[in-house]
Parts: sequence; C-alpha cells; structure tokens
Amino acid sequence: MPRKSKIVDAPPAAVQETLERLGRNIRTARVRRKLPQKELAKRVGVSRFVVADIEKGKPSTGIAAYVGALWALGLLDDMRRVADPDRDEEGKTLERARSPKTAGRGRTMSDEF
Amino acid sequence: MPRKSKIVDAPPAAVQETLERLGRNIRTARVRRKLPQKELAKRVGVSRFVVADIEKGKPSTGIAAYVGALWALGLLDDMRRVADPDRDEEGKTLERARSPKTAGRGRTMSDEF
DNA sequence: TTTATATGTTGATTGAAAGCAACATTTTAT
DNA sequence: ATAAAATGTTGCTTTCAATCAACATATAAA
Repeated sequence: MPRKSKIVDAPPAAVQETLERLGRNIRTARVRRKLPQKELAKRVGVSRFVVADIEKGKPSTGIAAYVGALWALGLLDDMRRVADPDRDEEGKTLERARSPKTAGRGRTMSDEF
Repeated sequence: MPRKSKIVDAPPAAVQETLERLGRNIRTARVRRKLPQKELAKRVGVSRFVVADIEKGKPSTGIAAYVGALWALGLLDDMRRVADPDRDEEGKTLERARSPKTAGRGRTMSDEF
C-alpha cells in the first residue's frame, strides 16, 4: 500500500479498535471450530501469515482476506448487513429532506386539476 | 498484494457478492450525504481513486480504507457486530459440546464427599 | 516426561496497491 | 444551452503486502 496512506499508517482510534475487535472475533470463531490457522488459511486461499495478520487486525491487509475468513467460518451474513441503506436512518432522513416528498396521490401540482 | 492470492484474484461468488454489496451501500450512504468522492477521500485520508475502488467492491483494497469510509460516514457501529462471539451460535454450540459443562454445584466428583 | 502440533518471529523476494497526472465523460447547476 | 463539478479511465512510478524458509516458542496429545 504505497505512498503514505494515513488511514493505514495511523488509523483513527475508533477504526483501529474496530479492526482489532474484528480480528479477535475471527480468532474466537476459529478456535471454537478447532481450526488451525493453517487450515483456515488453506480454505481461504492465503498463507497462514495472513490469517495471523487478520487476527491482529492489521489495517493494510486486503478486505477480501477478512471477508474470505468470515466466509470460511460461516459468518458472512453479518457482513451483508453493514451499511444497509434500509437501516441508515441518518441517510434516509437527508434524502427525504431533499426530495419534496412524493406523497399521497398525484406527483406534482400540475396534475392537480 | 503480491504472489497470487486466490481470494483476491478470484473470490468465491458469495465473497464477491458481499464486497460489491458493501461498495454499493457505501456509495448510497455517501450520495445521500451529498459528499463527493473527493471529499470523502479527504476525510478518510486516501485518494479519490481508492474511494472509487471501494464503491466497486475491489477485493485487494486494504480493509482500513473500507472501515475508514464507514467511520467517516458514521456507519461504524455495523462493523462492530460482525462475528460477535455472543451471536455466534454455531461456535457457542461447538464450545459447549467440548467443555464437560460446569453445571449445578461443585466442579468434579472429587469434592463430592 | 516426550512427542507432535500450532503459533510467533525474522529476513529476503517480488508483484501489486495507492498515489498522481491528464484527459474523457457524465452529471449537476445556472 | 453553457458552465462547472463530479466521476470514469489510462498509464506511470513508488512502496510495501504477501509469500516462503527457517527457527523459536508455546500448546496439546501420547
């Protein structure tokens, strides 16, 4: 990840905390399933070193490795809900405030009559 | 991401679909907030090209860029729930089946008397 | 215990990610 | 319609992520 990527080099505390938690969660799920890092790595299609990096929450590791691990652990569903537009109340509010609200019956005043 | 990473080069359909959905979701959230890619990129600390890659669901992009985008959009909470051990029923069941179940009173028969 | 398995650590190699400039195209605003 | 802003696309350069070997150190099983 060349040329100083601020987010990778020094992630905001909230981001780093989230990544470390995700790594711990993946590790917990792996251990519970009695899968060695090597075996999980094989299923995901990466080396065991990448799995170790994931479990540490390494910021620069490609997202596919993370999602692949979740997939191999049967935990992909959780990812599908992330940033779900239907649940983004903040975003929905902003959008609603912009569009004049196509409510009730007709669409504009022009077909009122 | 050197040297042929299977998961990055040709992700399983479920993984690719998940990444593309995540990218679309991030884009939807960004547009709703009326943030140009350039502006979001600035807040995340990456170039606008990386934001474009994210919205396409590019597998090799570092996870920090994705999580950073969610953070900048106020959608970090969703990530915290991913692979939550408390919700991993499959894992919990496996763990329960392994530990002999420390139930009821004492811990072993040795202190029965 | 001893043995085997799993995980951590280091250093070298190499291929791709991220940045950037330049231009094309699309979208939005006036 | 015209201008302005946003986004897409290409090619290039630089830097570091991922792999691997080899060894050290847990951790689990016999």
